[in-house]
Amino acid sequence: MDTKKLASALIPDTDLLPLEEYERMYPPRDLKKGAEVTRLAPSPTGFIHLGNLYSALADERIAHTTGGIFYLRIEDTDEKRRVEGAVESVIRSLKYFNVNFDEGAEIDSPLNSYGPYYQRRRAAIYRAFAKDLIERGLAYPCFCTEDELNKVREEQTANKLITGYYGEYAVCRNLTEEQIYANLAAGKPFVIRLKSQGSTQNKLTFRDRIKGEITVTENDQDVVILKSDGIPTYHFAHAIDDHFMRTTLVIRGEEWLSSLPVHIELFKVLGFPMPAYGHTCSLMKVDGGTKRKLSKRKDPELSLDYYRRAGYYPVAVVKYLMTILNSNFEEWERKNPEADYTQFKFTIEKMGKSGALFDLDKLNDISKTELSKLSAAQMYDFLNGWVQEFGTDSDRAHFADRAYIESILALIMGIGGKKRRKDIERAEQGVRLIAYFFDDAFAPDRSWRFDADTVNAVISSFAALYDPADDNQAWFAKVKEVAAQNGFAAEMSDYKADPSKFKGSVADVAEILRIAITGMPNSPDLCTIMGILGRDRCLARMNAAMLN
RNA sequence: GGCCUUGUGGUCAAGCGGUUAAGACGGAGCCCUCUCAAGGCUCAAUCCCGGGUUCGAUUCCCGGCAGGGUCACCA
Repeated sequence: MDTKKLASALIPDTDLLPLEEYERMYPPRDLKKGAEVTRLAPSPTGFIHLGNLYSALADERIAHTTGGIFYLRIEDTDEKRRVEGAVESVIRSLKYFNVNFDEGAEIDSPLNSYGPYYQRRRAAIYRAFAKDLIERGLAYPCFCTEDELNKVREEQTANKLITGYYGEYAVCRNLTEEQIYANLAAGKPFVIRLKSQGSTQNKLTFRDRIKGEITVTENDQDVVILKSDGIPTYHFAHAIDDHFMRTTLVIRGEEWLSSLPVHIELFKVLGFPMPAYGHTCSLMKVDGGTKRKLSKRKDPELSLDYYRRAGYYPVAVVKYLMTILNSNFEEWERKNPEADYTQFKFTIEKMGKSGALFDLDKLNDISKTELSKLSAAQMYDFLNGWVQEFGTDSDRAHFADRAYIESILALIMGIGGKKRRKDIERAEQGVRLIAYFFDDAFAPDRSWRFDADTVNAVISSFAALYDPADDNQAWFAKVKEVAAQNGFAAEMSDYKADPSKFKGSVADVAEILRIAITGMPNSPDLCTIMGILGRDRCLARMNAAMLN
């Protein structure tokens, strides 16, 4: 068969360059030894989730700790999946979590000399190489229809055979020249398939940077490399792009492991050296007693938007991910509490091999801790950012008074004390937490543990003594005085010695006052809260509490 | 089902031939204390099972079992 003629018939494009030309256009990158070039290559659905962030973080850290490049390539070979504005959305979402690209699609960078970074715009490169493969007899046209393919697959399944287009099932592999040209003349649509040279009898061991040594079975499937619309499949585009964009390390989900044999063969027939690979394990969750991969349809917590909306501190999400990415990260952080996470020596070899369960408790803990390190001003900015985007009108009105909010924050966070408090876990919860500082949001839940007479007596005794000018000590002395006046123990030790002699202790008196002022039995230092609220509101709340 | 892959406390996990089998989150308790939070201390809790190899296996080998992934003109 005249494959050269066939190639021209199949791919008559006139804009294809000689193959060596592409090598010249995209020369090896001039980077220092050990520098890794990594990439994130999403399809433009606009939905990037925790799993994407997880691997993007690994890509970004590795590139930037080795002095390499992290770029963004858009895999838009499937027209059906395209969503408007998706690329900007990917960039924006990742930027929120401090993951930034050095080059690539929609990235304004002088480094952008390996583009275009949209696969659809790279059609000529793929087609040039597909044409070459056809000329070399390593690829051929296939006219099988979807129905025919499905029928074969059903047969194979019924006979417990391996499904797919291979060996005797690769019927178009043996088409005669006449048949091919007849089909072409009839205008039948066709795809280009790789004429696989492999055999499943052959096994080889492959070294994955994360998984270690894995055994792979040689590919024998005549996979589609060019779809009927002339656009490549993922496999073909991957081999060509990662070669010409000079990727040194491909980090991708472990769901790709099973198509690794195809990629190995593709790199081989194309004559490209293979990049290193690291297949990451996926984030799991427990569902109905068993583990399963986090799913974008079932699990809202997979969406990055979920974390923004709930007001998680972005650095906390990143650090949580770092703890599962490199399990020695936590230890390092404890030793270097002041250091930025980017100073951590991230290594791909430390990455876990098995799927980690997503642990919300852990995230919450990290988030609380991160947030507790902020200054009142920083906390205001963070909370306010959330309020402006997701808060209610009332929240926005409250946050208009920066000084007032910051004074509350200083108390809630324990700023100035020996140890910071960790009350604020995320913005949404933090904003709700301080609601009682605003009269319009004050919704007391007055569950008294004493009868009305006692409550009223305690409150009125305190109201009579209350002086806003008192410092903490003077204030507490008065609480003790109120306790003594009303049959409560002023000293805890007295109460503990013989509880039967008292109605309760100072702690109970403080609780009554606390409920009156904050509407809750628990809060940070009451004296300070009263100071922030001011005399008038304190008196009003005490009065209101007595009414019922 | 075939192929690939994983298996240390509830979770994330160190350890990889001899250890009292780290640590963190979560849980329980104690202390501190006007409550809560924070903090300090303490406790409970683990090597999937069965065979080997070995003086000795959580660590090595084999076989089970269980989990996960994948079998498209989607990526």
